Amino acid sequence: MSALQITSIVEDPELVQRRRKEIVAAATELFSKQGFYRTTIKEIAALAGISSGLVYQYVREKDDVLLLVILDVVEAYAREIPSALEGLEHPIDRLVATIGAYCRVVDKRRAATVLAYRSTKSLSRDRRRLIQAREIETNQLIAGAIADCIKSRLLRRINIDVLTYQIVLIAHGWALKSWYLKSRLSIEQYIRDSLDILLGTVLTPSGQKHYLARRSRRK
Amino acid sequence: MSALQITSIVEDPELVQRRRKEIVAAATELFSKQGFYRTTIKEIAALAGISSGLVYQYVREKDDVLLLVILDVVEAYAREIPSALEGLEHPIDRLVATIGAYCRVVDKRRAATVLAYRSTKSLSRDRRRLIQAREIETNQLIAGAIADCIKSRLLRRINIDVLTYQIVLIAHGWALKSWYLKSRLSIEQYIRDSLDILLGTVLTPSGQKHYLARRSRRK
DNA sequence: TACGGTTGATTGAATGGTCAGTCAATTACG
DNA sequence: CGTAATTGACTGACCATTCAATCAACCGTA
Repeated sequence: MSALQITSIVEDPELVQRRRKEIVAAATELFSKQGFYRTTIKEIAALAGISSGLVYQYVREKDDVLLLVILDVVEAYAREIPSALEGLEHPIDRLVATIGAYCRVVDKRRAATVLAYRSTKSLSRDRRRLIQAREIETNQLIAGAIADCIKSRLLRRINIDVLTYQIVLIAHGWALKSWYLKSRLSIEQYIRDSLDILLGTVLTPSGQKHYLARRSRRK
Repeated sequence: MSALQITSIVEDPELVQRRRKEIVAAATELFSKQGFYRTTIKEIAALAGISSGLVYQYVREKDDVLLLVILDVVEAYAREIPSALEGLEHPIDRLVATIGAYCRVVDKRRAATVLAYRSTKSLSRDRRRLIQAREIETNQLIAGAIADCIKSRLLRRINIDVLTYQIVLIAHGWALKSWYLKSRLSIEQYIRDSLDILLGTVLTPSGQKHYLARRSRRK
C-alpha cells in the first residue's frame, strides 16, 4: 500500500493539495484531448500555470500524474452515487436513483471516463489493481441495490454480477459511445430508455407495478 | 478515402498480404500486452521475424500498424456475426444468435477488443471515423435483428439505438471487464445470464413465450 | 521597525536516453 | 545479370527528469 502512495517533496499539505488539484485539472484536460503519451509534462505545467520542474515537487514521475487523474474520476463516482439515495426508501426507487446518478456523473465527466478506459492499462500492475478495487467498491453500491430488490421480491433472481455490470456498462457506455449517442439523445432520455429496457421485465409483476406507477408520475 | 489507404512499397500483393498479416499478428500481441506507445517497431519486427527496416516497406508509419490492427478486429466482428445466422428464420432466434455470436467473437479476441478501446483515439481523426463507420455497420446487424423483432411484435417498441448499444456493451463488456468476470463465469454462462436479464422482459408476452420455449430446450 | 539569515518553493536550461524513420549495402530470386 | 526484397546501423527529434540558481516569506534580534 505505501508503495502506492504518491510522495511529494513539498511539506505543506494544503499547498500539496492545491497544487495537485491544479495539476490534475490540467492533466485531465490534456490527457483527454491528446492522450497520455502525447502529452508532455511541460504542457501540463504550462496549463496549470507553473514551471515544468515544479511538477516534480508534487509527483515522482509522469505516471503518478496519471494515477492521480484516474483516482480523481473513480472517486467522483463513489462520492456522488450515495448522495443521490438520500431519503429514498423503496428498493426500486433506490435502484433507479443509483443508475440515474451513475449515468449523470459519467455524463459530467465524460472525457475523464473515457480516459480511464484508455489509460488504466498504462499504470503499473499494483496501481491498476488499486483502481480495480475502487471500481469494485463502487459496484457494490449497485449490487447492494439489486440484492435489496431481489430480497423484497421486486426483481427476479437474476445473476447479480451480470446485472451489475450491465448497469455499469450502460453508464460508462454513455461516455464511451457518446460520439454516436450524444447527437441522438439527451442524457435524461438515455437514462429513461435504458431503464425501460432493463427494468421493462427483469422486474417481477409487483416490481413492475411499482416501476410503472413511478414512471407515469413523470410528465 | 484514398488518403486512408495504407500504401506499401512492395508490389507483389500476395507478399504484401502475407507480411502484413505477420506484422499485424505480432503487433496485436505486443500492443495488447504493453500498449501502443510502449511497443517499438523493432520489437514488432523481431516478433514477426523480420528486420525493423522491412516494416517500413509495408507501412508508411507506426500509426499505420495500429490502424491495421484495429481494422483486423473490427472486421472479425463483421465477418463472424452473419455466419452465425445461417438457417435461422425466427426473428427471436436471429436476435439471440446475433448476441451470442458477438459475445463469442469478442471472447476469442478479448485482448484485441480491449486494445481497440484503448487505442482508437490515438488514430488520426479521419481514421477514427473510419473505424466508427465500421462499428456502425456491425451494429446495423444488431439493430436490424431488433427491428425485425419489433416488426413481428415480439419486442416492445423500445429505442432501437439504446438497445443496440446495450447489446454491444454487453459483448464488449465481457472483454473490458474480464479481469472481474472471467474468474466467476464462463462465456456461455455470461451469454445466458445476459440474455435472461435483457430479454427477460423487453419481450412482449408472445416474444417471451418463444424465448422461454427455446430456452427450455437447452439442457 | 528594520534587517540579515534561514527555509522552502519555484524556475527553466541542461542532460541523457529512447525511438521512429531513412538509406546504403547486401542478398535472393527469376 | 537485373530487379525486388531485406538488413541493420545511423540520425535527428523529442521529452522525462535533474539541478543549480533565484525568489519570497518568515523569524529572531537589536
